[in-house]
Amino acid sequence: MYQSQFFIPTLKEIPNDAQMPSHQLMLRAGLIRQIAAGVFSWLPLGYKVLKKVQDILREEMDAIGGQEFLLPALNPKEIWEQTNRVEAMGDVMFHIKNRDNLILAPTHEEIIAYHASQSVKSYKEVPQIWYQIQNKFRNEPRPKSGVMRGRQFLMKDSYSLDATEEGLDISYEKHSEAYHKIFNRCGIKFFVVGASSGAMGGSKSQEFMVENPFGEDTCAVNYESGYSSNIEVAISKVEPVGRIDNCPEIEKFATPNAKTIKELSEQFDLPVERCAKSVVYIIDSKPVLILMRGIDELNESKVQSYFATNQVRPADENEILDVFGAHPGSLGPINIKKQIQVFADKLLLDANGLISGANEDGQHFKNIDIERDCKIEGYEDFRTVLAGEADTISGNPLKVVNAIELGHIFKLGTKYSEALGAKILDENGKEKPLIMGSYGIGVERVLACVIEQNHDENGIIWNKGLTPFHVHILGLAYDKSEQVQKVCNELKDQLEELGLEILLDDRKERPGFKFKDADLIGIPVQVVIGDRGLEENKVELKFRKTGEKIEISPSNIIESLTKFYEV
RNA sequence: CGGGGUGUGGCGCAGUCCGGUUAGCGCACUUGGUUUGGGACCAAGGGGCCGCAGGUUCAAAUCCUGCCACCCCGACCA
Repeated sequence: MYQSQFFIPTLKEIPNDAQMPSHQLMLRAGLIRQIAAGVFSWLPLGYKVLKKVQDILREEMDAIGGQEFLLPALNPKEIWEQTNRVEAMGDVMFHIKNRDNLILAPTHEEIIAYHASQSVKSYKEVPQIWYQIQNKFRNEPRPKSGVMRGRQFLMKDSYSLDATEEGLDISYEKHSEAYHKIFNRCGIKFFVVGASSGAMGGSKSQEFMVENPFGEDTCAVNYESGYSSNIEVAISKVEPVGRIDNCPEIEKFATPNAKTIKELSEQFDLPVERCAKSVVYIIDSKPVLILMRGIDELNESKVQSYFATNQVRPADENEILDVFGAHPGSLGPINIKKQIQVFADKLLLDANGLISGANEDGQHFKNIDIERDCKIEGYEDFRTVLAGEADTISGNPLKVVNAIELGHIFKLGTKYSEALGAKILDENGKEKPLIMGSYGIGVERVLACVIEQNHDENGIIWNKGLTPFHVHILGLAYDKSEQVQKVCNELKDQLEELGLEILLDDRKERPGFKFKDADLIGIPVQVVIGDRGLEENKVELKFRKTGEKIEISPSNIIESLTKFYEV
């Protein structure tokens, strides 16, 4: 391919709208252009790479017996009403204004279950793994970071159909292994975390995460021990507060200018870890006090799962005053004005010598013995894990990192098959719903993550498997020198015959311009051919990743490149 | 949806507070010339209803009102 004829609109300057390196580079290297918030066009160079990601996805899905479907983006609303997801998804689902019975599909569980209900009738016909690589549509409230979170996005989704739980376990495991292979082939460093299944329903689910400062999830990880968990469910080893000897009687004392734990401990010289924090939440419309160490933060996800509800929010100041008769800063578990339930973080189990608000503005208690002085309904882990705490496997410090969710695998169970009547007969002629799994990968996210992890200040650094072209030949003064043209074209022809994809920069541009563009585009090897080198029978081979340059005679270059690409 | 910011040629920006010739700069683009191994230089050009719609005024990129779009923070996120 001659670069003079290939559309690669590179940008010298960083577009104002892009914050994330991958987003900036995708724009600058001419891979994508934005068309609206969360909507992008893929330009030829970007689309070439995107297709290579898809090739890997297809190969690995086919390898576990997957069969590819092409499913409609327009779906009958009726099918979605059967699983109640029109309502559940609410504003996230795009509706069609002038054709009210159609919606834009945000995902495809329903359609898959629909086809299964029509055509899969016997346990003998399963397992099935059905997949698709297609655009999905979600009316994201706030698209961001380029293709990381869009309103239209490409997703590889697969769905497994099984007759038994054991069958589902096998399908799930196959996907887990395939996903490891896929991300490894893409050259992405990732980790897997257990996750909550959210509104999808179902039991087990895991997320494939990539550490990244722009990630929207937070995870606690220790790469050495292999501990990794979404912060929502992360745990760590922390010494409980415990008991001190000779704890005196509980005593009220005046704390007129101490509203925060910090002020309290500093002004009265009290140990921070024994200052208990009173967090007031409204849970299922009822006020609840959760007592925690002063230095800890409440983890709302843990609260939600403990109380088995998502109706959870912090109480406002008026509600607090009404229940406690005091303002925040002086709240505590003792002498609460109204009768409410009090729970405590596990670290406070059986602790004494505690300091807490007296539910009287400007007053605190000290020497509290939680067993003696408080009525605690239950102890549970309510706190958010902090960086540096010991992981539960090795005892070594945890890192708390932002992460991007690249893939998610779910054991769905029978939610969709039951709703849509996807039933089969088992060996005994008994009718039962298919047991489903669902397994997604954000295709564009994969590409963005590859760039996030493989770039430098000059541009993208593609790996051999995803690069849009294998070799970038830079013909210096190509338009002027017949010698350069001849060597460039001979090399291009020979390499193409070996099955390699070649981009030949034949443009009438100065050398520096071509070098900068080549580094930005990021093809793994550059072959620099110019008169200066040819006079000494040399061309230059440059490896993008290391920056290593070697001078080599034109006759030896094929060998070096075939070795590099193992062709 | 709440808060903040920005809309001026393809890209990056100045000008807006304090209204007043022909709206400016860098990059990119066209033509000619000189150059040519890490985003060259000189010269001459082309390209703008200053986001949109109203209003104020002799006069609006600039002031007022409404709307729209995009970005960031938060909420939300099958």
